Amino acid sequence: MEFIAGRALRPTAKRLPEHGRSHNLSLVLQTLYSEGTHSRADIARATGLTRVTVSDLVAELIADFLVVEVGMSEDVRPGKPSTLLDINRTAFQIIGVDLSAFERFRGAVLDLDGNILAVADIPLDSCTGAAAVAKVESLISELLEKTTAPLLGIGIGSPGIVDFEGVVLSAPNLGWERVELQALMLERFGKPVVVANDANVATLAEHSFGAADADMMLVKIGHGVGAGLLLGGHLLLGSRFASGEIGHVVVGTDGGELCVCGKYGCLETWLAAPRLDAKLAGLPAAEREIILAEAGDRLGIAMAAIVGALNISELILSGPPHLLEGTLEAATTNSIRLRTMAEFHDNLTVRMTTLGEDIVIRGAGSMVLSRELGVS
Amino acid sequence: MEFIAGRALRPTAKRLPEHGRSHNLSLVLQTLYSEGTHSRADIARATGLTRVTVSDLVAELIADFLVVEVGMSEDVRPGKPSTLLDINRTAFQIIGVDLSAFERFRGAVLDLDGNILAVADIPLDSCTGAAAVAKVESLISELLEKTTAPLLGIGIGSPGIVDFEGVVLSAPNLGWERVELQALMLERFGKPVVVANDANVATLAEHSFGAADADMMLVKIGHGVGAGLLLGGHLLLGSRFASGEIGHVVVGTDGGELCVCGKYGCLETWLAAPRLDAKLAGLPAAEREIILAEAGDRLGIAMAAIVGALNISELILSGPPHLLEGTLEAATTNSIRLRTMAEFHDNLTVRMTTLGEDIVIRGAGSMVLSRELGVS
DNA sequence: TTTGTTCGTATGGTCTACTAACAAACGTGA
DNA sequence: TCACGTTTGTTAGTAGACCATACGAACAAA
Repeated sequence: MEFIAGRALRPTAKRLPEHGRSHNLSLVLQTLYSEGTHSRADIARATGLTRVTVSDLVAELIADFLVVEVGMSEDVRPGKPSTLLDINRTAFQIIGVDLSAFERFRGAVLDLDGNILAVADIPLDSCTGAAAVAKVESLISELLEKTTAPLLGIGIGSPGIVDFEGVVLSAPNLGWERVELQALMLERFGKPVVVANDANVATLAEHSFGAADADMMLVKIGHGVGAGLLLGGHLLLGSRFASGEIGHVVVGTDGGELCVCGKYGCLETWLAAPRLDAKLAGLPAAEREIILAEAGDRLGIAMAAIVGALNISELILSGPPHLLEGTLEAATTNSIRLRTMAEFHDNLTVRMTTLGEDIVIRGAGSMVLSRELGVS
Repeated sequence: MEFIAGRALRPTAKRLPEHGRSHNLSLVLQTLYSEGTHSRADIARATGLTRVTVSDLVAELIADFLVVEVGMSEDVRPGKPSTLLDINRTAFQIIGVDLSAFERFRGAVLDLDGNILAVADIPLDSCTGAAAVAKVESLISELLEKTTAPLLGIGIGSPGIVDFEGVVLSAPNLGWERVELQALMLERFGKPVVVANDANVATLAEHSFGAADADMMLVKIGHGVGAGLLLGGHLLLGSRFASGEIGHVVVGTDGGELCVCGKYGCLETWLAAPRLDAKLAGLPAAEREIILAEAGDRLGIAMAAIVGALNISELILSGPPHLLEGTLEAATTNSIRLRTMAEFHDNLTVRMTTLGEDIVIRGAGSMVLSRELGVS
């Protein structure tokens, strides 16, 4: 996974042959990861490298226990039967952690395909600051005991603003400010750790496991409203790592409710799950529909400008299905259609995530795969 | 210049040592281009490559006439005096062409620093289709005769949707549909040609010559309203190469004028130069201010969502100064501030371009520099 | 003159991926 | 059955890219 952040514009780092080598190693892994078992000759054809080079690369990956020979091809055809290879899918496991819920931190042990092998969670008990960091540590320790293979790394999706080095610059709900979560966990557990914003992590999950487009936006609705942007297959971080912070953008030109931030008509006042649930409580179905349609319309208003500017082709919603599915989703689609140029965006699809509640956990695992093996 | 487009997500191309080499050659050129004369030892320190390697790279660049020795350092210090190098700034010239104006195509011969050495233009005479392509050819031929050094390449900024290979997918004003402008001009002139959307080209110009940020949006206001986006130093093209097409996004929730596209309240109805000029004609100064402030406010409404989602740090306006400078610009700034979260965007600056009318021509030149030499 | 510094280059070595050639293992058809 | 072509994976040798080391040249300062 490559990120787009506000870093140096111009090429600044030298590039050595060994960098090319590690790129090509990832290329071999990616071929096996996404397309299943292949022979060395297959990989050579798929990547454009020669069979000799592929043999050499594969030998290195086998020595690192990342690839295994799984038998001979049984195709009936002339020529020597090929030796089939695959990623050593049981050799390593990954820990994925989701810190985005208010009440409890959740985590899981994942295999290399992103399947959940074991879960754990820990109540937050309103902890903040260092106490909350300790909760993360406990959760990871607990998960570590549930692993049944060497650990490839630990991925963490955190709320708030997270920089490129995994420092949580600001997460008000957890009372975190410049918490070097990635470095702290690396020191504590001695394994690769990668920390990123929860909405960005969810976006990555949808891309890796949900067959999302290369130009996609994911809106995550919970206590707040956040978004992640995948542009040309790259995750956008923003000039201050605050991309996707759309919760406090004012939508429309006709007022709205007062927000905790002091403004009127922020996106969160229309869409945050607790607010929507409160509004809907006790209402008859018909009136509920009206409120949900209005919320979807507002989301569409905010998205229209973004969809137009970025020419994204897919908008994915993540959050409570009882709020988002159906009316709200349809109203959003309609609102965007009415407000943008059809010829550019007729291919725009709006849909719910297919990954449900585990989206952040699985995305966190995907981050580790990307960072450590270069596959997605 | 790297682009972000809706292409393959996963690494798909092998990387050979020679790719690293060409990267490092660009690195050496970039060091000289942006920081002026350096010795080989200076370049080695700046790039992290060894003096031996830099000597080798420089020898290749000198053989290609891209770099020259310009004398000895006269620093008073111990040690052998260094041999100063510079990009051979007079050895090549570039042709930049701007097709975005309605009445005439404009172009210029540029040196490697982007300075305009000679200009030419040709009236469009309402030509469309192949006749308009012929006008482009005439203009380039005329400019070619004005060059006084070998041509590095030809850059063209075209209105409409332009894909990664320089095919103008759609430019209604010129009656172009799937016009392979880049391939046609390459065949005609036998020199490297690069074609891109005018707003994107202007964005590149501002980045190269105007000291713009790595996360920046440029809004180009003329007969229509278009935008270019620079994210993490990369130009965004969009899933269908239609990024920045914000002219027909509806802003606000309170109606607006009827647009040619059939919708009400599109950004163009508020901001397109001809419409604004028409509204302002004959009005006293005070009323003009109100209309310009309203236009700026509307631009701010559309930008707020984008600024929030992308966390961009700079918004640059390009277009008629008598409309944009002052009131409109200030109203835009204010509108965005009122509609976004200050803590994420307090570093947002809104300003006019410093490049004036020649922004597309110079950006087109910058594209050629990026594509051919890897410098910006 | 001596000493230490800095520059640019020559030399040899390592790493990467390539081409060419080959043995092994398999169908096919005479 | 056996020669033949095909495909796989390996070995051997080559070209390119960069590095570490070492060296002469050219200078300032003592």
